[in-house]
Amino acid sequence: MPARLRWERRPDARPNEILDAALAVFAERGYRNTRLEHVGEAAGVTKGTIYHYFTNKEDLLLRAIEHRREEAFGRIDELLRDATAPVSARLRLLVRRWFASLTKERLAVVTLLLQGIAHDAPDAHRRWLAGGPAAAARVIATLIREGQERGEFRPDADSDVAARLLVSGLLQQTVWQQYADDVPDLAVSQERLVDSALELLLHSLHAAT
Amino acid sequence: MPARLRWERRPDARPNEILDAALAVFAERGYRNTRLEHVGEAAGVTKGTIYHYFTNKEDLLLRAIEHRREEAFGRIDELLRDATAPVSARLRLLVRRWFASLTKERLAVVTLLLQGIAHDAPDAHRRWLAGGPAAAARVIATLIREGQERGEFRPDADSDVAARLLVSGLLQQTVWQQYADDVPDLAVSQERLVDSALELLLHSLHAAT
Amino acid sequence: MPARLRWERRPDARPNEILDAALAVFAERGYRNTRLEHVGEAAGVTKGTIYHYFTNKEDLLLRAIEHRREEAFGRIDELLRDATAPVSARLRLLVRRWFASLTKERLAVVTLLLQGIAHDAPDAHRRWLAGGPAAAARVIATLIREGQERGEFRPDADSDVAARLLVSGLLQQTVWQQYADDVPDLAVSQERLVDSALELLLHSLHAAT
Amino acid sequence: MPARLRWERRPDARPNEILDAALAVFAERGYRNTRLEHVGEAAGVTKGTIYHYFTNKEDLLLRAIEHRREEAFGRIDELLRDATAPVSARLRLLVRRWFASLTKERLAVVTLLLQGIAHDAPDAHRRWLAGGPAAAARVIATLIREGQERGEFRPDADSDVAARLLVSGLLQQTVWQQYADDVPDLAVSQERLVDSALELLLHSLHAAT
DNA sequence: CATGAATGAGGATTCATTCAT
DNA sequence: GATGAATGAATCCTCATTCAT
Repeated sequence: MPARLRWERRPDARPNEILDAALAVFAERGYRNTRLEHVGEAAGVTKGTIYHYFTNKEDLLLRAIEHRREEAFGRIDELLRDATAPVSARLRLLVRRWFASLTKERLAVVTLLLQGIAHDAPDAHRRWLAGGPAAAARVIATLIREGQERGEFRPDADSDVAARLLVSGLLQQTVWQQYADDVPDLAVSQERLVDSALELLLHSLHAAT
Repeated sequence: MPARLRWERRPDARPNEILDAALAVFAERGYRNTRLEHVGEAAGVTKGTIYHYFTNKEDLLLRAIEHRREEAFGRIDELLRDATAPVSARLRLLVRRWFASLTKERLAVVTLLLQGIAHDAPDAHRRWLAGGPAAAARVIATLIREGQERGEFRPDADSDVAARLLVSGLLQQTVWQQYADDVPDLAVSQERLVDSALELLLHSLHAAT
Repeated sequence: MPARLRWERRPDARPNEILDAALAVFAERGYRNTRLEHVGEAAGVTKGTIYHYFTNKEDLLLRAIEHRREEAFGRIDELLRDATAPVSARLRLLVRRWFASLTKERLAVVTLLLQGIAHDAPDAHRRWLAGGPAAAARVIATLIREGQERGEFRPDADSDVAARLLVSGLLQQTVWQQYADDVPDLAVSQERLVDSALELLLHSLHAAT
Repeated sequence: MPARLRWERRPDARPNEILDAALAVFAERGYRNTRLEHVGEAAGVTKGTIYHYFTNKEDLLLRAIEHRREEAFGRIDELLRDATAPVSARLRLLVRRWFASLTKERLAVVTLLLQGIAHDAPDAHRRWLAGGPAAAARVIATLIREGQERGEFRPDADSDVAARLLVSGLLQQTVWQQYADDVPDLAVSQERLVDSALELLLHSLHAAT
């Protein structure tokens, strides 16, 4: 039996633990206001250890975002494939699942983080844009177009703009709910937000009879 | 022609020049990445002069935002009053004017700035939220309700969510257009964006015949 | 009749007003913590005006000290001359007058100021030392020696040390009374301080019978 | 012989080295005129290292004073206890040991430093007052009262004032000796100062026969 | 591997001093 | 003379990064 080791967890687990901690702390305090020390604390390691696994602070951010991408948008694609139901139903399912996939607080603070790094880590910001909201909007636009082809939706609706408005509107409103206590007339329950948004979208797309 | 002076004494003009420069530079580089020296350069004064007129960096930010608020949202209210036309027409007018009131680049970078200061200048951020997007959404929601009362719009539509989605969706898409070159499938012309968004909104609100 | 003048006091009065204000403010806040602006405010002029009359901040300090020297030690010499009474009586009179010549608060803060400028304005500090405490001690030592020559005091007492101890002890205790509220066991009434100090001194000098 | 290292890692020794260096440099140049860089140089580290161990400049000052308190006043109390000899002898011993416990230059510059921080670090100043001179005076006053109770000293002498005058007089004269070269009639040898002061004190307390 | 001591470039802020008006 | 706008050197403090242990 070997003597008690100084650290116990398998080294392989470390990077992921650090990434989880990093995303949480970055989201909580903002990228610039987070010291590597804070991340270390949250991950149960020290500053120095982070540099074993990551090149520098920006690399840590980049990889933390990458690591958690699926949390927000990861399983969207698969939702699309298995569907033969009416597009409106699949759309509903898609958006609901997406927003149910993580707590709204987490979605909010992470989105806030990613909005905020446009100047500090432009690469990460753009990558998030491309892989996150833009991808989500693309998926939804495709769905809408499918609905249009099937005659379920009116063909003259601007599917791209509709999809983007939905995605960015929902995302942004989720973010702003963080400030519902301080800013008057901001509060809406997440459920109402998603349901009403879907209802409005489907109405706006509905084929005139 | 007199020899170039070391500096000119222009007490009245300075503060506004500094505020203009500050907003431009903050928007360009982000709040944290802007040194007061940069603002000074852009305004044609030195660092020290800024402290002559403003308490500190955050005060400068706050006042710069205040100074330019109307650029983005200032004249929204007045558009509301003079109208007796159909609500749909007034809505169109309102949104188009609002988005035409400043170049989309300017709207985009300033919005980006304001989204980014949530952690660095929470007060300014909340004030912007309250006086900007939230106020805009409130105005639009009120208009929609008026349309509902008149029977122009269907009464069961969620006016609050509709208004917010429109505001945050349009704002966010304008911001993201900055990255249209780097992120595939992001580009939409500003005109198409506004027109399609309005069309979709009105469609979703339209009273079923 | 000329139009109302912008400023009314005779220009000749200005420098002295500034000097008075400067000493008060310097004493109140300390030399380094005083901005020229503070002095200006107290004197009813602006920063710039001070530079009309004084070369720079240190010059202002120097001249303010010079200006008020007599407040603390100025009339000591004359007290010495007119005396034919016993030395002990003249000593008492001298010390009492000296300490009565200004409020103890003023003496305290000015002394504190002067102790504090040793590193910031060494010249002023030394000049104060020479013209203030050292001069006072010299006068007292001379008096004591006169008493010794007359047989009023024991001849083997160290007149120089006695005089200095009295001067610096009284001065320092006056300064420290400022902190009587915060530091336990520090408070002594100024009267008791002077009386007891004199009593002790005379006792220590008294010729053994 | 190994090549010179960029830096050495000596976590245990550093803090005390920094404290020693800090007190020396502060005393030498005054608190305000000392940059942390100066302290760093003197301690053989860089600015940043100081912030590794101390919160800020004032904290460094506070702890440097605390660190060296005993150098000036630390062992006074113990001197008091072990004595059964005549009070006059113990008083002599006490004062001599106290003043012999550090070089007069060091006592002088440190005292000068502490007098000078009244406005810049009021807390440190008061703490020094309370733990230093006031404590010393209290001890001496207690001794004097003991002598009075034993009949060794005359009972009507003001023990508090006597003790304070001695302490502040000696301290101040030691400080002023720094300027003996520049200010005429100031120089007294430290030995003569202490001896004469004690002689005068004992004389002033002596019970009349 | 892990630690945290040590580094030093960077940035906000202060304020004595200058000088256009 | 008087003003106060403008300057810019000075200084405290932060924190990403390095590297001896």
